[in-house]
Amino acid sequence: MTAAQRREQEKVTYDAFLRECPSRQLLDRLSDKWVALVLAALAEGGSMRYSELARRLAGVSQKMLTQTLRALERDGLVTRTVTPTVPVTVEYDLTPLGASLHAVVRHLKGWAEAHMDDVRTAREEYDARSA
Amino acid sequence: MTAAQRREQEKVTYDAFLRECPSRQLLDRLSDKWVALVLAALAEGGSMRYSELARRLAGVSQKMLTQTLRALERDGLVTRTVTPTVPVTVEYDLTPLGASLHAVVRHLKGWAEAHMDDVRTAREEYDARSA
DNA sequence: CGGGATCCGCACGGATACTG
DNA sequence: CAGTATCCGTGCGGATCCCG
Repeated sequence: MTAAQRREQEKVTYDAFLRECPSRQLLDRLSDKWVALVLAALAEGGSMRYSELARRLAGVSQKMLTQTLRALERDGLVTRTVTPTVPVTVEYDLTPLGASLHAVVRHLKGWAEAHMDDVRTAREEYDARSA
Repeated sequence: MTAAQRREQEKVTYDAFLRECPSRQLLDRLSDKWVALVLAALAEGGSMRYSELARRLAGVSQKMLTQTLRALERDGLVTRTVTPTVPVTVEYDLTPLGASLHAVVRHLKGWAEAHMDDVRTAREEYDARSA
């Protein structure tokens, strides 16, 4: 039992370590389905309004869009500017930090476009072999 | 109703587009909680056995570890070598493709280590403001 | 040792309705 | 227009048991 308990403790410690790990946190952010899309939309289109984003990312629920934007704003990656017209106008834009993150994401995109064909053929071979 | 139906259709089309998108697929892979960790472990430690990986990534369930390894093998990112000793020995290693992906992931890690402090302080400010 | 199969909880995301 | 609040289904991942 003592061995099992030690294992348990190690897992907890490792989990804590992972929560602290900056890379892990970044990965968790990016894995949010819409983060990369929002980043790309804002990087390409400049500052955009809520409804523009909603239209651009067809398929996103407003709940997810809001949630994503709040998270990005909280992380200092986008700015949210409210103009008190009637009705209200809200503009979203990338911060320099957000723009730099987008640059990194574009590296990912680059790898994807360069190598995903290899991955695809690997998959087909694998599936054919196991069939 | 026709407008709503058109919206629906647009969403379906966009969803299909996203499924085809190489970057999206890559992001989906990386977002799997353990993929990056396995990549890092193999890149650092060279070829490793199943139980070595399990020990190194304390906290992973064997189901997830197996699932992750299968997915990576299917994508041609790692090799799985079975040596029919008694009991069986299974070695996992990175393919060149897997190694190149790991290089990209390390860029992410670089960004994370360089900027996550900014993110952290941004969060604290945000939380303080909303409190 | 290196898994496969199964059951199960719960958290994440979608749909809907309402508001300033 | 730009959200907030609420309900709800399901799918991901953990735990457990078993096998070659």
